[in-house]
Amino acid sequence: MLKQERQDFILEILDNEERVIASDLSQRLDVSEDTIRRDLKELDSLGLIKRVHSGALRLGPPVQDFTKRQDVNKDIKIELAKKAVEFIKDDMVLVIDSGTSNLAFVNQLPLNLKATVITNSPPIAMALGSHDDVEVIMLGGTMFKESMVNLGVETIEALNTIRADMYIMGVHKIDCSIGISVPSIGEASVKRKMIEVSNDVLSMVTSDKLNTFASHIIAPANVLTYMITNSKKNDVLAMYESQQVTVIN
Amino acid sequence: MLKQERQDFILEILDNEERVIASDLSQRLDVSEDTIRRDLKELDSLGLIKRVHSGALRLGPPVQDFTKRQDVNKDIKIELAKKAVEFIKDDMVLVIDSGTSNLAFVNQLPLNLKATVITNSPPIAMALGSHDDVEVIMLGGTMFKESMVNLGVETIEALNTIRADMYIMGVHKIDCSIGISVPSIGEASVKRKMIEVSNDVLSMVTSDKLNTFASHIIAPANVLTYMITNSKKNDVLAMYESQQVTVIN
DNA sequence: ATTGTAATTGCATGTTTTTGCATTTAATTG
DNA sequence: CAATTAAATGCAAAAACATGCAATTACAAT
Repeated sequence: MLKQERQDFILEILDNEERVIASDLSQRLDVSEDTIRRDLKELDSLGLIKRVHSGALRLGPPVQDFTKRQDVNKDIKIELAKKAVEFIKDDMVLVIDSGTSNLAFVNQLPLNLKATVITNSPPIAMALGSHDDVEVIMLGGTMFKESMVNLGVETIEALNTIRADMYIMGVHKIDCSIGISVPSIGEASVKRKMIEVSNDVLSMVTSDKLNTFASHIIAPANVLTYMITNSKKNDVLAMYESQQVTVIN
Repeated sequence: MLKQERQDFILEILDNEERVIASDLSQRLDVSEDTIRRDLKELDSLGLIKRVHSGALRLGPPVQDFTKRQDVNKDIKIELAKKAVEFIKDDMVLVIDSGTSNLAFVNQLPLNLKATVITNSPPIAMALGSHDDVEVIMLGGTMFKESMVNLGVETIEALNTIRADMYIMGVHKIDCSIGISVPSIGEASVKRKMIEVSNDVLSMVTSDKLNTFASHIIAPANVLTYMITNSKKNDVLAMYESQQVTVIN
């Protein structure tokens, strides 16, 4: 593994996990702790992470609370969310799962929207607390704390009795030929079911998620009806269009 | 837990609770009191908190989060919660429903607690996000926004397959002779079911809730195993004791 | 191909940080 | 004032760190 690769990987882990411990990284990346220390030192001096004794923290305000957790691409996500909201009409039935993009989307929904929202994400449900005319149906399950989402057989079973107009899918990794993927099987099977019970699928995809993949493939990219992205690379976007995905830019 | 994380956590607690006791923090964060003292000393010298004998105080007003409404009796509820936490042991299975007292309770649980929590309240589930050894099982249902809780037949059905050691019941209205009551039938039936599936029932009851009632009666007061209250009225409390309720004061 | 240079990595060494415990000192409470 | 509780101090063990060095690799120029 190349040094640059390794450091990118550290940044990616940090993006997901809020903190890293040097000795853990040493094991996960199979290099000595000295090398990890050097990496962390370097990334810190580049201003990309905050180095602390025994590990490193993600930059930005340390916040446990998921409802006010804002990540790096906050502004971009709000812009994408505004475009996504235009697809939502009164009386629609929406399935919405977890993710900061989806949270931004929900926060952009007009307060007078009349709709039904089915979600397995507690933060999404709570964010809809002030939308008086949105009925929120929460799917139960075992809470997966990394992404604050309910998963498991109960969740999938509950979806059996659901039919939705649109699924707002949180996407972490997407590659035009590989498809949409996540790092855990639990998330994968629930998302697959959500696709199944929905007429259309809409995802907000920041450009850093394009051309990436993880271990568990949910479905090919063409399950997306709409992909809203800030990427301007026409060659990439054309590939999605050729798979009947409507790309909004 | 990294030192920096711990100190961030202390600041966050202080943001919620106005004051902290060193010995409490030691238990909640699972480190020695010496370490807590060193942390407080450090945070104080950074001008982030005001160190006082036995603990520390918040400087200035809390960072307002408009999404969560502030609570009238917050300090009292924190005190009751601290007493309630003493009843919780490792490996217990807890059912916890909604309410600000219950939220305070969950926030007081030590970070190293090993337990299973079953809840129909999204805020409760989210508050347990930093307890690595607490498995959270979320009950689905239709979200009742006034109290941010999932209700309905799905919720009750899911409880059918549950058996718990203790139910931490949010109580809004209680009267010694009338019983425990709520203003909606949906809440009443779910709470009734939660009582049914639990060996013991514990409630934190601020004095303003005593001798009040609402339209839908859940159960007589004697379903409570433990009632933790700040009320000092001995005549009232004696009436509960005579119904085999253990009153903690 | 070969040589020289720089980058990268792991290891050995000594140093620093962090933490918990024991002891002493100080503050608080009744 | 006595008893309890909290704080300060010093100490020791473990973990993390910095440093220098050697081995390896990558790469460029010859």
